[in-house]
Amino acid sequence: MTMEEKTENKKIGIKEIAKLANVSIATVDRVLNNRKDVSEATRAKVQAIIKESNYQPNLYARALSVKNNLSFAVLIPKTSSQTGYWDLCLKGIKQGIQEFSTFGITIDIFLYDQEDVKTFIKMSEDVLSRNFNAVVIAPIFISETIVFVEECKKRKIESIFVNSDIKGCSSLGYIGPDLYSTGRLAANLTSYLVPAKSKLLILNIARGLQNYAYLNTKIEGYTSYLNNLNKGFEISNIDIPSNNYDEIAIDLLRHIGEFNPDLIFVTNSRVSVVGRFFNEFKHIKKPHIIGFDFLTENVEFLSNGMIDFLICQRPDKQGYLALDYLYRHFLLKNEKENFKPMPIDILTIENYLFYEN
Amino acid sequence: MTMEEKTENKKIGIKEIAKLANVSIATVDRVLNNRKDVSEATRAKVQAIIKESNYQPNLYARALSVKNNLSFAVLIPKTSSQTGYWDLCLKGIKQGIQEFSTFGITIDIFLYDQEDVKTFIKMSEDVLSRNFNAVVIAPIFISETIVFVEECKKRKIESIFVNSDIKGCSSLGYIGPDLYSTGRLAANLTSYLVPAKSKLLILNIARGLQNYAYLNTKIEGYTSYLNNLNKGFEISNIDIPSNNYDEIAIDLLRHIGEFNPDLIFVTNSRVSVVGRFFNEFKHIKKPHIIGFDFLTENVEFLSNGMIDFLICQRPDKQGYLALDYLYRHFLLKNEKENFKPMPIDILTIENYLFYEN
DNA sequence: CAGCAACTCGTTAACGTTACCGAAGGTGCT
DNA sequence: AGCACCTTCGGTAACGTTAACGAGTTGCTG
Repeated sequence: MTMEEKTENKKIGIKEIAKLANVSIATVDRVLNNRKDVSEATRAKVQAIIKESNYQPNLYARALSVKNNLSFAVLIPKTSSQTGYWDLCLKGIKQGIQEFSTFGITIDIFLYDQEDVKTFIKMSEDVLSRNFNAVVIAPIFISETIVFVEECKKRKIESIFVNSDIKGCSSLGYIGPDLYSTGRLAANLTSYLVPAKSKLLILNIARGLQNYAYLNTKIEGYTSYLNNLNKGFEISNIDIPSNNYDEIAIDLLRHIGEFNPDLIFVTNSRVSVVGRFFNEFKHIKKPHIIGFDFLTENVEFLSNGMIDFLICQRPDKQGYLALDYLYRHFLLKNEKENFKPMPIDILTIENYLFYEN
Repeated sequence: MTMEEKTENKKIGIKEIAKLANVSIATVDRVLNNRKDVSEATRAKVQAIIKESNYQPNLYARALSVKNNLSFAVLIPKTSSQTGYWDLCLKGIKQGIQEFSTFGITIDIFLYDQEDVKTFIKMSEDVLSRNFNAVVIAPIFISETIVFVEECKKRKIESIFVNSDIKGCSSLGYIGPDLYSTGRLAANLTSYLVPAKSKLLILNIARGLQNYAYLNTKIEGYTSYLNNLNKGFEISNIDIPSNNYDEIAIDLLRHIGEFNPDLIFVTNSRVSVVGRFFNEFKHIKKPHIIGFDFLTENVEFLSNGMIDFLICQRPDKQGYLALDYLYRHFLLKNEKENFKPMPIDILTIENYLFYEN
């Protein structure tokens, strides 16, 4: 049976509604925007017509008409020499700025040093010294972030987290992946890469590790999955609190020499240094490698087969979505959506080429 | 070093340009849209000012002002009882309809039966009998599609393909994944799932297989990757040209009994029937299974561990992007973009939950 | 009952762009 | 001179929505 679907598009406007309800367009506008100055009787009548006519507001007309004075702040780490991760997030933010500036929204970016809590405090004070309507935060420094958000709440500044979450802290929630699940996914892929009783090395590379609570969430997901499998894996967990390649390399040499893992799971985007390591010390048997994030330096080692899997979360989309959420919250007055965690992507040597499209 | 970035957003409009150039806004509009009725002298003057002021047109105002009369046709298979794949594509199409109807674009959907070429011919004639500006086509029936597109070209109707491509045929190109690469990716994952010298079964399940040229592209990618690996895999390729589960099951029983594969690669979205098969015949040793597409019935077998990997391509996004491309082409008068293939996603039991977000 | 607040509602000018209409000036022809 | 015609340009009404302003009504106070 063949079939043709017709799309009926008699877009109804505020004007027609007004005519149908025998009121002026201003009254319809008042009803639509839940403003006062309209009697219950007419409100009900207009609302009925709105509902049955399936009215959809013309966002373009609204964008044109409204002269907003909204301003948002973005408070995230600056890109360090060690990882380009935050550049990607910033890219999405800038796309958002481009798009939302048409609506009269101004957005200011504050970058702090994720290895220096003082810079975070300084930047957060800068944010408070101005008068923003909302702030996007990447909560690296947990306790300081909590203090900051509390102050925001007092001043009626909305807050939203990206990249990682502090449960119940921000006023508008969290946009990012479910970190526990990323750990489980890494474990799932691990189970495909190595046979039972293999030796697995969990590797945390970052200075100031005490701040990176979200790494532990990933590790919990990873180990819980593997323990359930009951395949007799031998798991070792190592911290290398450094950003210096030589320091990391020598530490790796020590641990790998004595443990000799079949697979290394790098818990953040620093996986490329492990790739570099095995590129340099070719006499050491290369284990399987799993890591995070679509960074140029990581992709290099994915493309030459050094890294097996990269687990990714589209940080640019994350940054964009944060602004988009604020836009919807303030401009479209959307009821608070309960956003779901972002997709978790798997990249291999065979599909990374198409990822950024 | 801490740092704050400022975004300067002095959006300049057509009115200011007119003032700067000492002309009316009508003239500026004429210059902007390359219309005639403006002298070379003033055109140059206005163009200079436009360039140096970095003018960006306000798309919302344009959308509001322009009363378009564009109409697009969408010509894709209807969802069969066998697979919900095309429903997803349709979902994206409908989202596009929703969004672009604001611009005065009307979109009509023509669904044909992918098992009956006559319905395709009938629908394509229906399309031609009306006067569309462009048509989105899923080219299942290769030769008939070529005939149809040629006729479209004669009538100045633009065409764009989704899901699979006929190289150089459509006037506006192709939106979808690189099919050869999806085959290679399946092979890549295969190499992780099974050891050397394993027995691999490539399974094509579809009626009228001669029409599904794109399945062969996937198979070429798959086998070429595996041959390069040189791991002594034993590969068998089987067609089951049926839509009836019992027929498929009995055929599977025959082949699996004699071949006893370690892994089955189902080349399209029909992978769930294989899951159902091994669910029913529990005495047969279940091989690893790789298949395509995020369909409810497939996800069911992904979630219970029957299927190891699903390779996906967001068909809804595909449908949406096709309409979005037409919108840009006609409305924004974008120069012809050379679009890149869509991302290829990998779904496992651990990340499928977040995919639709 | 004057006065004034509170409530309800309509009129209208914007927002930036497009497109129609016609004015002004020039050229060529009778 | 008169007329037709063309080129070049400006004026302006839309598009759908918002918000400032003010007009009309009611109810209450002193």
